[in-house]
Amino acid sequence: MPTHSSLPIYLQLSETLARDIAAGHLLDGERLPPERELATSLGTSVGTLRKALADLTRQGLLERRQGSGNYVRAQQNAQSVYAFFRIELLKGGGLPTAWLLSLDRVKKADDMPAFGSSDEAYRIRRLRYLNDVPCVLEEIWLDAGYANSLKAQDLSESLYLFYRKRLNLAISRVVDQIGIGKVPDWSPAEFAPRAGNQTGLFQRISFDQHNHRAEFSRNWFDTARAAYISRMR
Amino acid sequence: MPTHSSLPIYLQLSETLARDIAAGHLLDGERLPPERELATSLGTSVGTLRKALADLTRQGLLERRQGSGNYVRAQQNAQSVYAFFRIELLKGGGLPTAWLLSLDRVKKADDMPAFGSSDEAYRIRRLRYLNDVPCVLEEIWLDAGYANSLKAQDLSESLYLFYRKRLNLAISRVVDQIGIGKVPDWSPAEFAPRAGNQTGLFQRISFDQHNHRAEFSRNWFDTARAAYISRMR
DNA sequence: AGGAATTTGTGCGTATGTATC
DNA sequence: AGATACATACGCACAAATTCC
Repeated sequence: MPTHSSLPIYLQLSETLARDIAAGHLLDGERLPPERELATSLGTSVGTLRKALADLTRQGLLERRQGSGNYVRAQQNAQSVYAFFRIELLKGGGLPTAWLLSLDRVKKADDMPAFGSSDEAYRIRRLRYLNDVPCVLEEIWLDAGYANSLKAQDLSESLYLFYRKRLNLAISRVVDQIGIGKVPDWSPAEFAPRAGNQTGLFQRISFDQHNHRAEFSRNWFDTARAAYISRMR
Repeated sequence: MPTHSSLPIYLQLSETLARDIAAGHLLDGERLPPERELATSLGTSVGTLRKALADLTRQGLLERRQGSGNYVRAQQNAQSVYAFFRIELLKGGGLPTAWLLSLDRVKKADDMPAFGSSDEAYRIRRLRYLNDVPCVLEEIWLDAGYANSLKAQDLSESLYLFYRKRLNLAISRVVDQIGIGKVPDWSPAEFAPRAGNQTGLFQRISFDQHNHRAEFSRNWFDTARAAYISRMR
């Protein structure tokens, strides 16, 4: 149900569906409902939906067969920008939002993988929510050579769309870490580990190791490190 | 003016435009007429034309700027399937057709570049026409691993479309030879060099070396060797 | 500077063709 | 052979970006 976003509807649709595929809500080989049906249920027209489906086909996430149907083609190497969206409520459908914690232009650290040509980068730290539940601390590094002056307001929309439309960049490498780790020192105080958690480790309600999916509830969160972004599309 | 072909109109349009770009009839940086205007002159609707233009954009042959126009982006490395279409009447607009001379499944020769996995290949030999003027002898090798049984009737349409739609192949390598050479021994007798041409070399009316364009007239033709086709798209 | 004109982008609806089941 | 579902094609309205006066 795309509503009051500034993004084109067909891109909202393809993003949503791509996220559902990456998150495992739509399984490999699964057949989507007929286009007219799906369009109606999504509150859009067939033509707009078809444009979204064409985008997914281009990304290799969908296979369309005339006279048969639209079939999900989940990628083996889930090195997509949606790797993070695997962090979803297990029941699915969580509305992903994010709160920008900080945006700084800093020197790259020594222990980073090589990316881009500049020795500086923008460090984006966000606290991500699913259905208003804080669940992920996110750190993204964007090579400074590709963005002259990055403002907080530039990141108001989907980061993915920001990359693609404004900077013409694609994700070069995604390191998706889900697991037990130390709380970063930049974690907001109100989400620090609760008293009684003397180890300082993260905790979560459930974690499906095979599908790399985790479920969280308020005050329980995990960490994920995001992409190092530098490559031209 | 696409008419009674079995190919979708939008593909006919994109093929025609791509050919015009490759042939140099549309120069790099040139701006096309407005979409509505162009659609009317081509006898089609705006939506259909837009689909063709989107296809050209995907191929990197066109740049579309909202509020401005559509601009030709001629490729530097003309390694496209349309390299052959450089062989055009200089005045442009020649309608390309072809006559199938032979279609055989044979062993690959030793002096061929490596392509595909099979040791056999289909050898397609065609005599190509521009405006009913025979101008090019063409030899195309298609790796046998990608076509179980190839029939002459399969090649009735555009070869390019046949590759793309039926075999899901893309051209891996195009060797475009335009110049003076020996008449192949499989040249049809009626197009053999004329008496008085004691060297056995080809001749032509004019040849623009810089643009790799040649003009021919009846009974004068040149040779070109076509692609070795093996790579999956 | 600013507003009008131009041009492409997006979205919707419909009709018809074609492949699949 | 019929039903289903995607593919193609057309047309219109409005939005957004650019260009030009």
